[in-house]
Amino acid sequence: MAQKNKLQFIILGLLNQQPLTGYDLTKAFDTEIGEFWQAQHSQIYPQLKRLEDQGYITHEITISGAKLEKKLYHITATGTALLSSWISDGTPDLTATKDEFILKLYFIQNNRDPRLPGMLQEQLALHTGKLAHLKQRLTTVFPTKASQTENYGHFLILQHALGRETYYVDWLKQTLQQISKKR
Amino acid sequence: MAQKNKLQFIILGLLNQQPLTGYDLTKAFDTEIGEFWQAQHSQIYPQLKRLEDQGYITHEITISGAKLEKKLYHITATGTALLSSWISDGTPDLTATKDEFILKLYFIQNNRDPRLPGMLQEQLALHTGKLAHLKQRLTTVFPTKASQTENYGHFLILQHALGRETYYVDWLKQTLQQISKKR
DNA sequence: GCGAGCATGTAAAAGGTTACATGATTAG
DNA sequence: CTAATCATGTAACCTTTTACATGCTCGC
Repeated sequence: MAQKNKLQFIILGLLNQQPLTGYDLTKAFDTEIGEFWQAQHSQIYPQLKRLEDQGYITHEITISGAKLEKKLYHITATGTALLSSWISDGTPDLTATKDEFILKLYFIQNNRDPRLPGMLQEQLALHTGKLAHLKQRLTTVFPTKASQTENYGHFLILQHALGRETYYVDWLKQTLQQISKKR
Repeated sequence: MAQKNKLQFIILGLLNQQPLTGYDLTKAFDTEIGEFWQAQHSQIYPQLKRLEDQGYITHEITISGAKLEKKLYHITATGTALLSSWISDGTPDLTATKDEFILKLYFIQNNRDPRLPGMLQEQLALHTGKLAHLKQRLTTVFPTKASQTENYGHFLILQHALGRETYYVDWLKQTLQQISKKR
């Protein structure tokens, strides 16, 4: 197995909250889940078919407008069981974060390398933007204390992502300061 | 392209520091680079062949003992040029961190879910261990202030990883405290 | 001598991205 | 009417993992 097919569990998890179409699922990877996993529709549609063949989900066809067919997928009892077992199973593997920028940094041996400031600044802009985006999402999706406990998992991962980005931005700023002293 | 073949640049970057064998390169992914990228020897050997065909690296054969042939790879002038252009190019894509645990968390809607404490504790143990490992590496690889500037990129990414793990551990502890209040 | 680690490769399978393809709906 | 978005699917390609396969060296 290349990575134990986590996509199937994500789909089951989303369908466990409410019935969705393949299109809906695809969109979820741009917003909710996008922070921690990515998948394209070309990967989702075949996976839906496989999950249905295995009996973990079913679909009903609804018609939008005159004749546009939508496949609305539902999770089955065996599907929720599979989802549960995945969540309950241990998660002992800490996957390496594949960060291309960090990789490039590794190959810059000299702290007075002229490319360093520009590279750090580019990342600072990117991560500052992402941080702002996350802050806004956290306040719009979870405006009240009560709303945070309603969908606790979602709240937690947003909060986690926010903290992570905060650290990243701080580290970039600190590193920029460090190199400015040394030139 | 599935991901723009970053492996080739990592190999070039490592060979730019010193000539290495495929075996040496493979080991580098367990230690130095392992924090930010992973690759197996089955991916490295074919990549070396491709890089050599394209003229970015060459190899010389050395003999260990009686007849064990080692291929010691060197980077060429066009190789260093390619490496430079990769580093100089912008890095505008922030790849999503694929963290299976965070994913599972997302699907736990209730903050009194009985599985939560155990899951958080398991991760706390894992990340605490990793943090300790990183701390030790930082002090053994870079014991003095002077040594830090010698291989600045390596120092930076170790420091970054350390900070990231510190945040992760703190967040886990904080979350554990949060849920203990609510039960 | 023997086992751990050195050393190099190929093959098969799975996961993931980009491109190709088509058609319907809805808001302006 | 027309462009953006909804909606579903397949094909080709690349990356990555796991498994298969072989042989040497060195310390004990």
